[in-house]
Order: sequence, then structure tokens, then C-alpha cells
Amino acid sequence: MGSSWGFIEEGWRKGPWTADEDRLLIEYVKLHGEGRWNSVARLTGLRRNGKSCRLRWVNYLRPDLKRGQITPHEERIILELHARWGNRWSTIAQSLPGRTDNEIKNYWRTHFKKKTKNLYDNSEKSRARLWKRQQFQQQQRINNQVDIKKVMSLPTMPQAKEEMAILYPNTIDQQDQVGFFYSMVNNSTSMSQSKPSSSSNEDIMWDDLWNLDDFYGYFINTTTCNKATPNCLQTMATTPAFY
DNA sequence: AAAAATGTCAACCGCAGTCGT
DNA sequence: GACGACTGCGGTTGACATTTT
Repeated sequence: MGSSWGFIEEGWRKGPWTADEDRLLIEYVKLHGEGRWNSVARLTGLRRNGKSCRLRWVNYLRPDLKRGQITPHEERIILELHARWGNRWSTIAQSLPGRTDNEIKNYWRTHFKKKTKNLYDNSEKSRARLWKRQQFQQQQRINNQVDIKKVMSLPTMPQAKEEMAILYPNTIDQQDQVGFFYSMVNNSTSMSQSKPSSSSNEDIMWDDLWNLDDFYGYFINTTTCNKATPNCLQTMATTPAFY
């Protein structure tokens, strides 16, 4: 980061907004409408850059924002849409009038993401095991040694495989899809096995399900969205949050 | 009561897409 | 087509609040 919170850097103020700054921004939008955020500083004297102004307006000052807690109904929508779209928060936000992508993202992280925390907190040993497995599987893919038909015919979690095929038919590379899916299944299994015996079976099941859900989300992000890259699995294997 | 841990959320950053020149 | 400015998105950070020990 390198910037001092609440101070001025290169002429721009940073940190929490004051009531006066909010007022200036609201007046600007009243007069000029949303957009052209880089003009705000010039036209109002506000010492905030365009990005900061846009963010403040979109996430806090917009009059159509719904305040207060996420309702159970909204929560259900978030869950459903996240299962479908993954971390595409702005897409999810479009189905929740008055809620911002930032709000939904924060909500998800604080209410649901923590369910997977235990998985990430596992010992270095299990991380190393997973890392080795991923490396191995990646090497297998590189060497074209994965027989797609063979893998698809494996008995493990056939329903999940079927669901994946329905939900994400346009993935970039079916071989990668299957290979990664199995690495996640293996990951999930090994994590469960390494759990302390005090964990109930239900806890383990839910943690694994949440983990798979994360997998779905990440999978979408790395395959069907614009940012997809052919070597998405390599990216994934080197992403710390993933093991 | 105090310290530590955890939760919450506003705001930042970098990246990528779009648009105008 | 190349380039720069602008915009939007998702991930992350840090300050503050709340809960737990």
C-alpha cells in the first residue's frame, strides 16, 4: 500500500470520507449526473480522485441503497447466485436491488467464507501433500496422460460431475475441468481425514461442501469469464488461497 | 477488568475492458 | 491499429467494534 491513511498523496486525499466531502460529491452528482468521475475534483474542489469518488457514490451515497441487514431471502439469493456465478459480485448485485457488490462480497466473506477457514488452517503437512498432488496432476495433464473418458467414468461423485457439465458446459478445456475437479475432490477428502476426531460428521460434510462451492466459484472465474486463460490451472496451483 | 481474538465494513489497489482520439 | 483516459470489477487491507478468554 505505502500510503498513509487519511493523508494526502500526490494531491489526493485518502481514507474515510468527511460529511463535507460527501456533500460536495452529492451536489456534483445532482448537477452533472453519475460518471465523469475524474471531473469531480476539478469542478467541486474535492481532493479525491475519480475512482475514490465513484466508489463512495456507488457504495455509500447512492440514494437507492438499501440500508440494514441482509434478509434471509436476500441471503438465499446470494447463495444461489454464488453457486451459479462464483465471485462475480457485480453480477450477483444486479439481482439484489439496493445492495452493492462490495456489500455482498463482504457479507459472503464474513458469513460463508469462514466455513472453509478450517480447511485453510490445516497443517503444513497436508498443504505439502496437496501441493505435491497438484504438481503431479498438472504434470500429468501436460504430458497428455489424462484420459478424459476414463476419468469421467470413475465412480467418485458422479452427480457432482453431471452437475458441473450442466452448469458449466462452455469451459475452455474439459480435460482441465476434470483434472481440477478431481484434485478438489481429493483435497476435500484429505482435508476431512486430517480433521481432529472431535469434529462431527456433519461439520466435516458442510466444510467439504463449502469447499466445493469455493471450487465452483473459482472454477467459473478461471474458465468462463473474460479473464480465462489456458493455463488457469497453473494459476490455481500457485494461488495461496487455494491450499 | 484487561488483553487477545474475531468480526465487520469502508476504502484502497491493480488489472482489464471500453471508448474516444 | 495504437494509445491514453476513464470506468468497473474483484481481491485485499486496515481501522474500529464486538466477543471471548
